[in-house]
Amino acid sequence: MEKINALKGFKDLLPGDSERWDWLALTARRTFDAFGFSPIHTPILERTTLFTRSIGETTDIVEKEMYTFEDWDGKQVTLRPEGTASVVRAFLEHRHQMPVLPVKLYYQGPMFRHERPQAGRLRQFHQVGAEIIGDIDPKQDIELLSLLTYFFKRIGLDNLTLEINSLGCPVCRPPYREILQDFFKKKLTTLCEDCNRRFHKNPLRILDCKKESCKTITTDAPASAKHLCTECDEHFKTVQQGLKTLKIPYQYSKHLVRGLDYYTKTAFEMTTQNLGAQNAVAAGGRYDGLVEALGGPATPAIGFAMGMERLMHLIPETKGMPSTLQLFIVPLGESAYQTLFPILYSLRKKKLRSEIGYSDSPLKKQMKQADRLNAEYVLIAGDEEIAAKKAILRNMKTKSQTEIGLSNLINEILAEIEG
RNA sequence: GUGAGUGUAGCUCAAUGGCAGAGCACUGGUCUGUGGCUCCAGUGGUUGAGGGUUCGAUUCCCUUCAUUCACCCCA
Repeated sequence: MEKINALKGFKDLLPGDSERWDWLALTARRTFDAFGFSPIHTPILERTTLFTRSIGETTDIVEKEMYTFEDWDGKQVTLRPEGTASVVRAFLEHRHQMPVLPVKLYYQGPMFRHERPQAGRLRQFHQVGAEIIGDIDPKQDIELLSLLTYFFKRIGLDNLTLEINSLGCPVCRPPYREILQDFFKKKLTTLCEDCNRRFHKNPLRILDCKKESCKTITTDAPASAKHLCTECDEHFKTVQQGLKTLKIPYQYSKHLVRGLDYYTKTAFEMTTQNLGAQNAVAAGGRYDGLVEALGGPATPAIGFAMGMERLMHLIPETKGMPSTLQLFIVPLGESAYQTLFPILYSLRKKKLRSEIGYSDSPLKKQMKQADRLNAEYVLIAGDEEIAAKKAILRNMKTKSQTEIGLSNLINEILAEIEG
């Protein structure tokens, strides 16, 4: 029979990594909780139009990366490629059951994009994200950025760079876009092929081209933050002032842009040097127009998402270490097993991580298994011990052994191991 | 979608146009009811798959699949 493997870009998370993964998710939960965010879980499958309308018809995600198919009843459905659209949809659908504005929500779960896998990029990947819906005040931007910064500090990553920029709004972005196009118009012949394509589709994207030849040209390109309307300009200044007050280090990145169409005003990224080409660990920004675009009342909002797999590459191996086996029970013979198995059950109910060997295996073999499982203690009993109503408790590290009477075995073991 | 690299034992990797190897892991012995360490022995491969050149291909050529990295894009 032919072996069946996981699909390209879909990964199993095995013991060892799973514990770190859970630790990361739990730490996120606790941190977001402290900042006043509530959890939300939305479906993985949504109507396709939710994403075409929110992310943007002409983005790569919508054009060629979504897992879209026709449901049995003929509906066009899509595996979510990101989380914000679903959260906003759920907000609108249940807004009368939501607490007063602003609503602060966080989520975590799998996202799907059909891309060619590479370092830090999978087809099924996982994001943790947070959204603040219903307040245009820059105080919310500051709060969200403080949450982001603190979370990274809490998981032991303090060498990341917070880059911020302002992309403007429907008032000031179109004129800026024209200024930018004017700037690049004379330089089209020296820009790369991709940038020539970007010139028409999304000229802002030229600003973060990776080619050196383009980079030298873009150095002098006009910055969006220098062409903001009064409202956006004040907003951006207040955000920066707030970060300074909280002593949150950041870098103004005049050419930082966002890939999804719905972003406005504040845009930001957390980047690292240790992840290969995919250097963004978290990213987000304001999306004041999205709620309205999805059929709701005009409602400003801001949010971000972090890539779990990318975080996993960065956090120390020691975080969330798998718990060690505290006790391995060695029964020598069937009658010993019959006596010891109920004891194992009792110990497990007392939350002692414990295991039992095969009663028909020789002592040597069972000891070897205990050693391989990294057991801290081993409890040994054969016919002799059972007849004498006792068992041997061995400390695998110190090699010291004590005899324990069966009558009070459970308490004595717990005292020895946990005491 | 585009480009480059890599596919040999469970894992990490050698080698050669002429019998396919090592280390680790595994099994057993050394050590009959006491693990790790030592020493000894053993199991394990259609060299990713298919085709071509050749007396002979794991090696050279073509195709294909898988995988990695990069571009694109993005968390």
